[in-house]
Amino acid sequence: MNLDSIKHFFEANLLNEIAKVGTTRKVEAGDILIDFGEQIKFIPLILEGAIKVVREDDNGDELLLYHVDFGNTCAMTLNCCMESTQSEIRAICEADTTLIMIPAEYMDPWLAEYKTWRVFIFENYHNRMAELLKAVDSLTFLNLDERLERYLLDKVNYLKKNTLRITHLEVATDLNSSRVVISRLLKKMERNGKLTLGRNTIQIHS
Amino acid sequence: MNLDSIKHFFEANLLNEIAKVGTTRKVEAGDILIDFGEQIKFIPLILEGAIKVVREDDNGDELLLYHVDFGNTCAMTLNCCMESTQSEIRAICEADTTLIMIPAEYMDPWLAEYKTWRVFIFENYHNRMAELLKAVDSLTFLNLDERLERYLLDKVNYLKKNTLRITHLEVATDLNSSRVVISRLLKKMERNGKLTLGRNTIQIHS
DNA sequence: GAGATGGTGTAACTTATGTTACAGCTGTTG
DNA sequence: CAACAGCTGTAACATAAGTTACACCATCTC
Repeated sequence: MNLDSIKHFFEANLLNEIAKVGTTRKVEAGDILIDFGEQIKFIPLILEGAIKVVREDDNGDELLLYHVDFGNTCAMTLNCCMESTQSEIRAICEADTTLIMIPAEYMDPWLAEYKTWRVFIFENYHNRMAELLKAVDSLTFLNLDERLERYLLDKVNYLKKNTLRITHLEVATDLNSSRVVISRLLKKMERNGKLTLGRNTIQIHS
Repeated sequence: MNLDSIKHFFEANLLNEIAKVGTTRKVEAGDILIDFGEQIKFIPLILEGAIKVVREDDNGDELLLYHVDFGNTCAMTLNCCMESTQSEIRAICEADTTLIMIPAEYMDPWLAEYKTWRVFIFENYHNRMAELLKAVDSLTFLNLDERLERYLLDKVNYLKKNTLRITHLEVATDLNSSRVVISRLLKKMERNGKLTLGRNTIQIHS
């Protein structure tokens, strides 16, 4: 297991423990890492790649909540680890991803023992909370065209590509809207010179 | 300081510490406990009363996020304590409220030392996260009439009164809507026998 | 009791978003 | 190559929610 990329996050003793009890796991783009109602037995620590976290209602309507990437974990999951409750979210890989899986039972003792673990866990909670707050803000204060624009810029940012391979339907699903509406708005943005549309691709001008 | 009401939450040693370093504070209904951008130096632990947590955008538009009541603290605030960042929310008392204020510097050492403190902190994070998720769900998947209904039932629940002293404008503000729209929907609910409207009051039938 | 202030009811209109329907295009599969 | 499935564009219409405007009360103040 190669922990070089995260070695500045944790104190040496803790890194040793992680190496000892953690297992590496590789997941492909599109795979579902965690699904609704699942019992979570491992803390997933992302070494490489990106994961999107979505919420679903009873009708199967979806909404993208936020993304998790390098050096982070999913705080939603942490709750489950501490309290053995079930997952409220679905986590889907957006790119090929490498994770370290740490058995949930280490969560609590490490909190007592390692300051860097406490900092790590709380920073993650903070980040996830901030993302959720951002989601609430968008839903409350922005119109769909603004949400769409942010969504695209976000995606460019964490995938580090200007040209996104994505269909209008996928965008609509992430924003809990409908394909026709998204096509309409995208077309308007294209006319305004913000992007170029192609089949299965959206190229953002920045 | 009377800690009887929370004595089953924490181990004896921790209760002693809380009694030693905490201070009691009473706040009246309507007072602002924490405001945007404030630096937070105390962990507020609610003994009695209820607090509502709201979010605001640049235009001054508001949205109610959730309520915090007995035995809980505001996890948003906890982040600030650990990382000395600024408050992203405003906390307003909804009823006369009694709090214990614990200086922020105890946050981390107590995590290392007291299992019950860890459980308390994580349970609070979990609850706040769940509330935020509920807020996202409402905003995404519900129409305004459904959100309004939930809002009223919620209020009945934690104020423990069927007759709410509140104006349509206040409701509209909490839901980030407009007075006219709320009046319209309330009237419809009255016609459907769900509630009775009066000047400054809404009586929910349950 | 005359004004002023704030709360409520309602009508008429606007706008953002969702829905339905359909046409044309691209790439795949038999 | 014919048939098909999936993606995109567009028009026409439906609906939820926001906006403006105004009337009518109740309460408070001078």
